[in-house]
Amino acid sequence: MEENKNTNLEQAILEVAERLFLEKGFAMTSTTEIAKEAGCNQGLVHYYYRTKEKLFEEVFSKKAELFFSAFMNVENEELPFREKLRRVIEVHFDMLMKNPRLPFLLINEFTTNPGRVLSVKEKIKNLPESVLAKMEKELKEEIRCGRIREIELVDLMLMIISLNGGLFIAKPIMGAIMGMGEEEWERLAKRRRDENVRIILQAVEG
Amino acid sequence: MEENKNTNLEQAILEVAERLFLEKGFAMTSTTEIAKEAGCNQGLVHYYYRTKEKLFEEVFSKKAELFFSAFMNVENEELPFREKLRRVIEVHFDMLMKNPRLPFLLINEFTTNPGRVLSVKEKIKNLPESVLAKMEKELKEEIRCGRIREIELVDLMLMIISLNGGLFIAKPIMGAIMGMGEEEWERLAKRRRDENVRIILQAVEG
DNA sequence: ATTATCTATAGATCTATAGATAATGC
DNA sequence: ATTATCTATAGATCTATAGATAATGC
Repeated sequence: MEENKNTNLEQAILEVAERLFLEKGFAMTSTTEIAKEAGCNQGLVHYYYRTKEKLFEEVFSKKAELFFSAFMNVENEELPFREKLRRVIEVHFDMLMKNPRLPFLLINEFTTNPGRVLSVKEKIKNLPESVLAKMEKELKEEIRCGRIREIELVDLMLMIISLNGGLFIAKPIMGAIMGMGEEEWERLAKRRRDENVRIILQAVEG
Repeated sequence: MEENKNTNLEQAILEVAERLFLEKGFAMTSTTEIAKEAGCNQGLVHYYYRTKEKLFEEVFSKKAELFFSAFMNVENEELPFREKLRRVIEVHFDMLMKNPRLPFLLINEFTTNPGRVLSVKEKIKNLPESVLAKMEKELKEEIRCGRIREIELVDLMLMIISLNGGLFIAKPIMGAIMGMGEEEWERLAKRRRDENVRIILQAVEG
């Protein structure tokens, strides 16, 4: 009767796995722990997902897609370049706000085991490729018309990802080193959203 | 006779550990692997360093200090604020260039186990604290005189760390997703050093 | 009958330590 | 004598699977 009560263990396992992988990464999460938190025995995790790797990829590909589709969504809106850029940064930021552990997961897995994650690349390949191609075209056109200064697409993307992602990545460090609490971080985050837009728009100006 | 030949196993173990921890983090590095690469049996790692934790902290505190002292060194130079800021960014960037895995290590350990890393905080506490206090004073003075716009120190630091660190953090991702090779990354890095300075200086302008 | 779930276990780690042997410093 | 190094092993995991039992769909 209760809609919310998750009577489906397969789904429950996936959800717990998602949470734990985001919290601690692939290596530090065991199928034993996933089973315990999902309220079943450890064998069942393998019954549904065969191997830990496969379970991980299920989670990871979904998350990677989320990350890159943030850039995609805006591409379809009809806006002048500067406004579109603003929207890309904002949408990306808001997505991270809803998935604050996502940058950590991407960094951790791409750094420690790019091989494992390569299969995911295949799945989302066309996504970044088509989006990037379109963005590149628009960027070049703006440069050609002298409306923004000369800049490579990769530099622009890196700026966005670094500034937006940095806030979330540095959170535990700022917490430990400077003793920054949750509320203070929230205030910081609020500022950074607009600031990142401002900085990047300023940086591409002629 | 050979100066370079490392006949000292204690030291060899530490060096291997440093390399492996930087490559893969604490969790994914085993004392067995460290021993094998150092050319001794696994028991010896524990003979010298007692536990894997203690060995890790030896490596980690050194690396964390390296990261934060990059900000310190410049603080003692007598320069106008803007020039000093430029130098901080450049010194920080150059330090990362020599220790490209450092951001990954810091992120990974602070995120997955802030507790383990807290003891390190004690050791380097005064370092960031004293430096930060001095920087904050200077920053406030500049703002008071209207030479730069109002900005919090933490925002400024975050910008530096995000922009400089992002280049190194995103390297494996750009490698996997966009197929970026080493040479191309080097060219990107060369640009980013000056760009990051420019962006940040521009961002603090009134 | 088929699918979901559990129990039990094999086989591979991995960390830490005990105890034996080899090397070195007086 | 002391310190360095090795061998061997206990005790904890952890992943994956086999085989038993319970639940569900015809």
